[in-house]
Amino acid sequence: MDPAEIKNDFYARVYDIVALIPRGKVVTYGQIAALLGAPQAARRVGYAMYNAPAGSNLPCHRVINARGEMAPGTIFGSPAAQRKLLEQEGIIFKPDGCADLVKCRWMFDSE
DNA sequence: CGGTTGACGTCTT
DNA sequence: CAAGACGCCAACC
Repeated sequence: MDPAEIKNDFYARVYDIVALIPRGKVVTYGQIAALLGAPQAARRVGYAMYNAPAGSNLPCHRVINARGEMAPGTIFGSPAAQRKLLEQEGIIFKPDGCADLVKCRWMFDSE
C-alpha cells in the first residue's frame, strides 16, 4: 500500500479500530493515531470521531483522551452519559472521574 | 488560496 | 492542582 493511500484510509482505519475495541476496554486518540503511524495526528482522530457516521455501531464512547477523560458533551448528550456507558461495559473509573487507562487501555496485540 | 477550528497532547504559568 | 498557551496537521469556510 502506498503511503498516500494510508492517509486516504486514515478515517476508515480509525473507524475500523474503534469498531474493534473490545467491550470493557478504552483507547486514547493519540494511541489510535500512533497505530496509524501518525502519533501527531491525535487531533485528526478526534475530528474523525466528530464526523463519525451516525447510525453505525461505532463505539465512539470507548475512545477517550490521554487522561482517560471523555469529550465535554459533543457525544450522545453529556459526558456523564458516556461515562455511564463505559461503566456499564466494565471500564474502571478512578475517583478523579477519569477512566483507569492503566487497567483498561486496549492494545493491538492481535496483530 | 488563506485564515480559522478542533472528540488531542504536553509543557508552562 | 487548575487553567492557559503552544504545537501539530488536516478539514472546513
